[in-house]
Amino acid sequence: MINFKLDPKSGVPFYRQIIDQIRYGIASGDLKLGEQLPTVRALAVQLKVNLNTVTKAYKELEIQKILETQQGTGTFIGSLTVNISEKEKHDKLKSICREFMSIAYSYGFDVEDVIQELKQNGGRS
Amino acid sequence: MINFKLDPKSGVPFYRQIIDQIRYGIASGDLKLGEQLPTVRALAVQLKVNLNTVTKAYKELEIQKILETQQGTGTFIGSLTVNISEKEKHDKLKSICREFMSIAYSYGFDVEDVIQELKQNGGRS
Amino acid sequence: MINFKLDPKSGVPFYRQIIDQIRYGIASGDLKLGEQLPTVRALAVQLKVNLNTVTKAYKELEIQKILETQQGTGTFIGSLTVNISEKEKHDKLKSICREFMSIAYSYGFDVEDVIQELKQNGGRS
Amino acid sequence: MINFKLDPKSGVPFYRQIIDQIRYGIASGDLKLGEQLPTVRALAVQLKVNLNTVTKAYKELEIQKILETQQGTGTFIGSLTVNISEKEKHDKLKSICREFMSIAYSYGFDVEDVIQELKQNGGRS
DNA sequence: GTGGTCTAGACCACT
DNA sequence: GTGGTCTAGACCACA
Repeated sequence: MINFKLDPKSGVPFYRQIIDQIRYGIASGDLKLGEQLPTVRALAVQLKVNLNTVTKAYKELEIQKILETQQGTGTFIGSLTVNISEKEKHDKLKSICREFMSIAYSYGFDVEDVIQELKQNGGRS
Repeated sequence: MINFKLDPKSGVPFYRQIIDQIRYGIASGDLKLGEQLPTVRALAVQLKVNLNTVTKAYKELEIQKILETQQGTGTFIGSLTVNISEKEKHDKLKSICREFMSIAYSYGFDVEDVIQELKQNGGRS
Repeated sequence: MINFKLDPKSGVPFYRQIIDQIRYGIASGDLKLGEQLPTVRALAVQLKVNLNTVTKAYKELEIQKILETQQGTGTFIGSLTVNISEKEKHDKLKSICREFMSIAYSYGFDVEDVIQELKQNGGRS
Repeated sequence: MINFKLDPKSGVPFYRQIIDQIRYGIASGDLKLGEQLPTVRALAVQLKVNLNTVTKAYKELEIQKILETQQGTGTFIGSLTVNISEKEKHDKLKSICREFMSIAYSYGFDVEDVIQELKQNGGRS
């Protein structure tokens, strides 16, 4: 179970924030394999966003095979099959980090600042 | 002087890439106070984008008082008196981290993955 | 809600006239915190200007943190925490006065003329 | 004789600043009828601006019959003939002041702030 | 030559 | 439906 939270000022679109929080929930163990997620309707009401926004998030996670939807029953955490080589993953990570630090640096932050912030908030809320 | 480069695949808008590279140039010392930037036309041709795209980037930096323009003369690195409060700085850091992790998640990485990578390479190499 | 009006003869760019009217609306209390502004399209049609012109005005106010926009939802009056330093305020006042007197001079008026008029009517009626 | 000064940051174009200072000089009595002005060349060097910029200023004042140029001799303060009715002048002044205060107000200034600034600097320097 | 503004129209992303 | 970005091309103001 997740305590979803949306930040309209973050610049990150709502649907993406929902996706991130589900992914994070899985990564952190808050969400377990097979666990049922809130219905789109319930989550939309809870977060005070449009139904389509939640639907979009669930759909994208479905495409990534992270969620599985059973018509009329609900949406569940699925089995994520990682089929990228470790080297490819690591290269990608490096390239992302490089680009990111270049932006952070231009705003006057260094690696330590960033690591500390990530440790504290995990880039959330 | 900067060697500007645009990546159309990054998803980051052109004008924002230009902004980031100028900020980075200043932070890294490549661009010095009072130095003249390429003319909007020259940069537009070089990057093969429209004039307005470059103008938009310069304009935003001018509003932020990072650049100064003198009509008929050119655009210059301005007096960045770094008059940003600690709170604003921290907000900026948070927003950068959030956006970054949002991208990292979408590639299947976790806060831990990122922190480890940053510790190892500092976002370099 | 504002009754926007543009004067093509004033020499002041359209997008700046829009900015000034929004700022004035906020200062005068016509626009309240959190209130939604007209959509860019609606305002563009109403003022008979191009979409981009309105967008430009909204964007500048957003950079200045006077407006907040949420893609897909709309543009709103933001939290103007008036975080301007006294020096910046004074600089702004000076720059406004300079620009103003420049216009007044061009019509043949003198600082004394202007001060007297302001004392009499306070720029009203 | 005037001690000309240009402020690149004011936003007021150079040629207009020159015009203003000459008009102000006349209004304040620093420049007397028939007095000779610096040559365009001399003033351009002194102010470190392009020759065309000074020429443009002198030419506009000539058109307004405030200056008179004698080929090969120099430029002189001419006789300003005011041929606008007092009422028209006053109406114009009022309309300028109204528009101006509306802008000043939107930036958080009131009539007193403006009057004080004008008294101190006369909208200059 | 410089930058500033504006239009018309397109396509995309988000709610 | 909302705003965001970009292009192509025009005309103006300033140095």
